[in-house]
Amino acid sequence: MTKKDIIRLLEDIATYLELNLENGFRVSAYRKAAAALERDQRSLSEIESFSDIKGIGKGTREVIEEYIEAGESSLLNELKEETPVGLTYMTKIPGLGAKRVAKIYKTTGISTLDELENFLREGKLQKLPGFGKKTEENILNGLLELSDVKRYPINTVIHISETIEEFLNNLDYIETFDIAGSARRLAETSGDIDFIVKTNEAEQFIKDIETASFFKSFIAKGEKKTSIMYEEGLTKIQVDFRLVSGDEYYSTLQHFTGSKEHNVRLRQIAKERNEKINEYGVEHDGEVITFKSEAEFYNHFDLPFYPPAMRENGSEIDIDISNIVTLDDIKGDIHMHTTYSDGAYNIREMVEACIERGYEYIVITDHSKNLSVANGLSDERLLKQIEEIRKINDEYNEIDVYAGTEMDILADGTLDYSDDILKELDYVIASIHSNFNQTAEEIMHRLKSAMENPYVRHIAHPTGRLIGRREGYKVDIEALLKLAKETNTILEVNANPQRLDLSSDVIYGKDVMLTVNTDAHHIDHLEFMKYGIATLQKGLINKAQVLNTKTRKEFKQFIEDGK
DNA sequence: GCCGTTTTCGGCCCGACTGTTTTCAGTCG
Repeated sequence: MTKKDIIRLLEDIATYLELNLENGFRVSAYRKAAAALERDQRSLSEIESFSDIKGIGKGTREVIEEYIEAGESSLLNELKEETPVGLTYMTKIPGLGAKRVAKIYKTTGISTLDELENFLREGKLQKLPGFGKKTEENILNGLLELSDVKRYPINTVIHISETIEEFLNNLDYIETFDIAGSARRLAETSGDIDFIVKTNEAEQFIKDIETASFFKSFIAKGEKKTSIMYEEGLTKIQVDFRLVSGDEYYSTLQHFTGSKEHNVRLRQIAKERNEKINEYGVEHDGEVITFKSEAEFYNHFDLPFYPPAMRENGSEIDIDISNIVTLDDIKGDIHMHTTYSDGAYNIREMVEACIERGYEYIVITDHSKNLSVANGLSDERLLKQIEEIRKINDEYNEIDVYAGTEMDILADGTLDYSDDILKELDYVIASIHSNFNQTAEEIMHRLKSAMENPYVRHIAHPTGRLIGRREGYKVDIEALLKLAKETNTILEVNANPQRLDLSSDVIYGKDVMLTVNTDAHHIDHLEFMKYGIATLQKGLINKAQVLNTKTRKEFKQFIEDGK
């Protein structure tokens, strides 16, 4: 039994209650309770009384306690008896919510997606009161597209938004625009993309967007909101454009950047002050206040500016964020590759690119000999590289260049270099690049033996996942975090947008030492640092927990002190 | 179902778009 199981239980109860047309506030009470549990940073065993959590009262506490003790919930069981499970799938269809599903079920008895599809194809839905031809058509289309609906990983979303930005830049009647929504918050995946567009020419914009190469179809065509389907190759995603013309711009941007939970929390705060927040501004005594920046908006409520990545479940508003790490705090990148292994630039080129970024130190960490596909370094080549790094380091006053490695942890847990070689290095990273299919025990054995090595300072991309493409190997996260503390080994948040590993979910609120690195194989990849920072910010990680916020002097000391 | 101290009852975040209505319900974000 985990916290996730309880969160799922509460959400399931909410869904079934909704289908039973229960009081909407009772429904949202269960949803709020689930969200409150999610926000709480404690593990299940650390929570003494569930009703101490704001949003969980006596009723929900009893439901949770019964579930933990009995392994099942009588409330959920009763609800499931009354309501076919197929109805919960129906609510996933775009355009079909709980109320319409309940209505269809009550009047026709239809309870599966197959039955619904036949009913729609036979044109019978439009004959029910409250439904029409158009609604029937939309629901059928939604049903057929249900399997198509997917979320795209952040690196795909970045590409799509750049394509759209290029198009918008060419429309001279657009005063300014910004990306909003989950893409602006640098979420791991996005289901749609939002833009805020400032212009007086909404009509013209609707005409022009239809001519874009990526335009597939209109989903909505309003003067304030126009939604289209974007299509390029196999990529198909909804893009919403919010059109504004006046001073409401930053309120609209803030509003549609979300997250929903972040905004709900803000509106609660506003309400306490007898104010009302909407996408046009803040209403105070019937007067609408607008802002010249998002910072000014937050300032109005005596709140700090929240970087978009941090605007998540709302708990960020109730904590002091002044110590949360930001991009400016990062003083160096300590995981990057050169032409010695599979990088595209040589040591000197990487050094100069990092100087340009204002870094005070870097570590060169090419692959080890086992990774032959990446031209991993033999003992001799590694020793030669160390020598070259020492020379280059002597040439540059503005930056410290350290000699490191990203060493493979082999399938049996042994390491790819002997301690005799490792002691020549300033910094050793260890990581898994092979035998991903091992059991959790085998994977943990490998990680443990690496972490216990006196030279291994950090574990790179600890789970090996690729967002939307590969699950990663079977890491016992709790055990990993515990081992990290016991062995004084640092865990990486790999900033490559295909990885983001560890993820923000894993590190959320955890008191553990981390390092954020780009794993750059190309000078352009150094730019990935912002995605890693976004991940740390979502995890509410303080700068003191992040190794590469250390100053040049502190980092030097850290190297000299050893493990 | 949860919350609170000017309230233990009466609130609970806000608005756009669509389609089916003839003033609004449902859905979505």
